[in-house]
Amino acid sequence: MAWNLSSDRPIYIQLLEGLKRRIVTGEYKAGSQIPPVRELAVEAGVNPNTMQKALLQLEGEGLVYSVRTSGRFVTDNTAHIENAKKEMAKANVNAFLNSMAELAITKDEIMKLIEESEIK
Amino acid sequence: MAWNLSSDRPIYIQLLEGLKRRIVTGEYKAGSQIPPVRELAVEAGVNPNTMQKALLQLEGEGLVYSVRTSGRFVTDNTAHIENAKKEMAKANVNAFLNSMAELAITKDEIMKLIEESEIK
Amino acid sequence: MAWNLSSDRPIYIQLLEGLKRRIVTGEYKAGSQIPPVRELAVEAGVNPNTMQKALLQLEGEGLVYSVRTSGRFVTDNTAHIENAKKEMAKANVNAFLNSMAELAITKDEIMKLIEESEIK
Amino acid sequence: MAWNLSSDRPIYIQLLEGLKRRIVTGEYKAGSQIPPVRELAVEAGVNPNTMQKALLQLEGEGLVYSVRTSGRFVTDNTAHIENAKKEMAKANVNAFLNSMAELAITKDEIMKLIEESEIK
DNA sequence: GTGGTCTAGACCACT
DNA sequence: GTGGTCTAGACCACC
Repeated sequence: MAWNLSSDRPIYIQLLEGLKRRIVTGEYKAGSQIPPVRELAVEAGVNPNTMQKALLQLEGEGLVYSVRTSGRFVTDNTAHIENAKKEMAKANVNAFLNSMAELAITKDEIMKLIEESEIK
Repeated sequence: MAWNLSSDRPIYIQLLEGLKRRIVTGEYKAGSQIPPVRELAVEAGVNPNTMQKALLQLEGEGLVYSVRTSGRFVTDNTAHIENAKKEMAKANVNAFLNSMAELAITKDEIMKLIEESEIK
Repeated sequence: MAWNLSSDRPIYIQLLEGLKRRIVTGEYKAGSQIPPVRELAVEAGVNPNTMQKALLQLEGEGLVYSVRTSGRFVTDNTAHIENAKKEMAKANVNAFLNSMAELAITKDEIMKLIEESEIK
Repeated sequence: MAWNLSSDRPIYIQLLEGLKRRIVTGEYKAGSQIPPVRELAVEAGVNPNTMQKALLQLEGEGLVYSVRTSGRFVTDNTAHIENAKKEMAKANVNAFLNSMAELAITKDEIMKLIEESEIK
């Protein structure tokens, strides 16, 4: 998963989503330390402050916590992580259903299309 | 459906998608005339040349045809329109499934989430 | 109420508290517009970004909301404001009781001292 | 009680307060000898001169006295110590009442909050 | 070297 | 003129 930032939404939001994804998918495991701000910033090609802003928000959502002078860690509350995953999935589903609604496609047709798809 | 153009993908592509959507959803009915380029351009707040480019592409895909001195019309080939709709839907579905795959969510779970959703 | 910033706690926290105080005391009335970021920043003698950070947090606590291009407003949820006031008071009380506990002073003595005080 | 010095008030004032607290709480008992300046300075991580200044002031307030070649002792005038404790408590109370006044909270409400508090 | 904070200055979208 | 975002660069406390 590269960063692939788009210019039409706030970068820090996209960073936030990317970090979240890494957490809910277990790439950053519960309780484990994540890379330092500056490293993440370099990796994403953004200013450290911007990455910091994303991490701050992530902290506000309780998915990570920081220990001064030591580093940042993923919460070990796996239930919370699982919950965040559910939220992200639900948001995805809703966006998808809305876009399908614009095409006036019924749920049944959607189901069929998904069944047919080769992905996954 | 307003235009809501984003700055990070070619504008004419976004216009193209919007026009397509109006056709497949029947907002522009099969066989009927669509508004003149200049009018569409004003509505979308873009340069007429950009809108023209989108319409040309739409013509290339056989969804509209132009009659000299008289204007542009939606194709009356409803099967073709229906097909375009299928294509758009499939593209949507694939993008959606990919994003869910990133979250490591199985098809079964996806199905359940869609069933549960209040949308549609 | 001037700003009177101390250098040993994060400035944006102190700004946050000051703004909160203005809201819970009704200096910034529920539903009313508050001064623009830049003006507040000048008034407090800090960088606009720092004031922005405080306001962002204040927004996170639901005490204000911002309307793009138009300004920031105090929430009209007076119950929420009242609640914030309670929280601040409780924090004050706890800090006070802790400092008194360091002096090994009992609650009864505290009560007497408060009764005797000429303040209020 | 660690030292926990803040950078925005004169350090010697903070040392003075800390020493006072140790005396009025009986950590340094009436009539007993207190540690030598140099030791106290090391403990607090400050320059001996700064600690000396605090002790001189403490001496000025009659809470300690020094005996040449022998060391410094807490006064054995327990009434005086008790009085100092009262002063500190009163200062605390006033600061507290002022901060509550800023929140426009009445004495009655304050009393109730203190009663409710679990501290002490 | 870690996270945290702050400033200065710029640009954007919207109205 | 409003809020919002971003960068660059600096300094701090802590270990």
